[in-house]
Amino acid sequence: MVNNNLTMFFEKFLTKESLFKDKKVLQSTYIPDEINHRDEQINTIAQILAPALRKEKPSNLFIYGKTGTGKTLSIRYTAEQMEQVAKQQEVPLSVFYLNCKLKKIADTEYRLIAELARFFGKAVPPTGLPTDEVYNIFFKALDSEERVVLLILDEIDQLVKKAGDEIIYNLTRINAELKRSHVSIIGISNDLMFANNIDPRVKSSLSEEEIVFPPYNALQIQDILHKRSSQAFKDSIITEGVIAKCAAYAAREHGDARRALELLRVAGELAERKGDTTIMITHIDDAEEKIERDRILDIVKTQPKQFQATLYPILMTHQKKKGLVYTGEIYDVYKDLCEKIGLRPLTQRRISDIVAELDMLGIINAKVISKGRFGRTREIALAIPSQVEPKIRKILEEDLGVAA
DNA sequence: CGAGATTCATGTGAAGTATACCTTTAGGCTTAA
DNA sequence: AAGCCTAAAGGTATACTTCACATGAATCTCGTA
Repeated sequence: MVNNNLTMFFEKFLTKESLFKDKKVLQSTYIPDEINHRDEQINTIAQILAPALRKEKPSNLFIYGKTGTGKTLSIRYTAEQMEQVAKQQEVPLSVFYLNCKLKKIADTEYRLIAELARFFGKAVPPTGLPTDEVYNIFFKALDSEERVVLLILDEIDQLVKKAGDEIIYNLTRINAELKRSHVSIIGISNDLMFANNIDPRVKSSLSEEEIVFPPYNALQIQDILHKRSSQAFKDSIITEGVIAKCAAYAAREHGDARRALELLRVAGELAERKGDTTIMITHIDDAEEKIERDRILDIVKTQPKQFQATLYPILMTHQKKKGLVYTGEIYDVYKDLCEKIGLRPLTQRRISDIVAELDMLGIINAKVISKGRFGRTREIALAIPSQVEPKIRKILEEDLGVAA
């Protein structure tokens, strides 16, 4: 019977007409044929990078701008165009794009270089080799033939924060050792203050050129949304005011276009799932909520056990106390929890670091404060909307095996 | 009453340890001539 | 004799621990007005 129902469901699903014409247009990895409102920046990038096509080394480039201002898009677009030309003209040009935020891929020097080496076709083990050795492998692979390499490091601030700025210094210097190839580094950062916190030498070598991406204004976002939505959705699916609402949401977040597009996509999916034939403003509201919820749930779900075991006490204590929580209390609860579920408890020192990392992930807000006579601690607050809390709690309890 | 000194609870840095994984090397076994 | 496999040796990165010192404002102390 269940089977029968399912078959019916799938059949109906297939006959039902999709709202989307081409969903991938709204996905964040999509690179449109034409980029609006970024002509100036793209031209500048192109001018800076163009020497690569003459087998000369382009200047290192540093790009600033808040999230969703088109940094990644513009650089990828430009790089793609260059690759095409390079292919036609038979210029040896390699573009390597890496997002440093991806944990476990590029959050230490070793892992970054290993990843680079892999890009050039060398197998590098996840651990065990000396870092120097990995550098060598990378060098050799790089210098095995003449070419120009554009190394795009997205969210480079994350990398530096975790692994120090020496990596970049080393990278900027490898040109000196290469005989046949040239490497240009293109760093992208969301953090406008980033440059102030790094070694001046590193800074000067990295940002031979600098470009700042200003946020989109509301009109530009609307324009972008119009263009993309007309490609993504079938005609007359979107009701009046939806685009404006999306743009408004995005503008509230300093003109984050990526967010606006995601909002539109999720709204479409929600509408489709409900069986509605148009996208209405209410769908946008739902989408807003769903995106935030999914983001947090995803982070929580993918955390290592110990991180979850640290988060759980924070959640519980926070609920019970209705307010700010301090490290000491968390650690006590954490130790009890470990005993209950048979997990080897970590030291307070480590927990302190884990709390700091959870803060970086944005699921909690932790601030170091001094309570005078009563010592010094972190003041921890949850950065989770209260509707989501029960779900998080459930996930944690399941993953940790807490008997409720 | 106010300037220092004190104090607490934990932050934070450095160095050490355990674990997991890598490469190299040496020995033992098999295979082919 | 050459080739191949396995186990041990020697080395590294990473996550974590241990040790020791740093922090910074509420509170205390004590000299002074």
